[in-house]
Amino acid sequence: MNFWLMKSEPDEASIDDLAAAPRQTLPWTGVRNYQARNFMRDAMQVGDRAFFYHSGCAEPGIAGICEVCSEPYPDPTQFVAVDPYFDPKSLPDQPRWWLRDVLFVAKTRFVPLAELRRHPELATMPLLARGNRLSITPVSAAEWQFITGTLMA
DNA sequence: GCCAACGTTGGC
DNA sequence: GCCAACGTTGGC
Repeated sequence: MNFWLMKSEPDEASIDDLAAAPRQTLPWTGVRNYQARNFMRDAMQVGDRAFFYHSGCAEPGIAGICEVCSEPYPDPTQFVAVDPYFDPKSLPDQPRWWLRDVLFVAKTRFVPLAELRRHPELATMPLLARGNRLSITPVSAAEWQFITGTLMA
């Protein structure tokens, strides 16, 4: 079992949108970075838990918890010509971009990015690394325990 | 809106 | 394979 942090712009998909979705699941569309894709396609396992992180908004931070609930499959938006995530170089029989569905687990106390930065226990999180832009990053068991057990308690 | 940091593209 | 130019991310 691994832990992850997944960024989403709340304007596109927030933790409340996930909670309100049919069966409380959403496909994690729109990842167009190979490293993030590899995490999602190859390293994730069904049952893994992830922090649902709000980015690109007035107050970025962790808003809740979700669970990986599907095997990887091709991101359908890459083939839709009018979709903002359309990728003309991706071929239907050789898809570039893969995703998984995530299931709502909980809306937690909101933990702002600025608060995460204050704790030495979290200093090595990839999320906090200088210049980090990856939308999906691994979280260690110790970091997961600290955030859920101490910061969210 | 600004800008630093980064990934990707494409000419050579 | 190099690297400059460009586009994007994302915090502030």
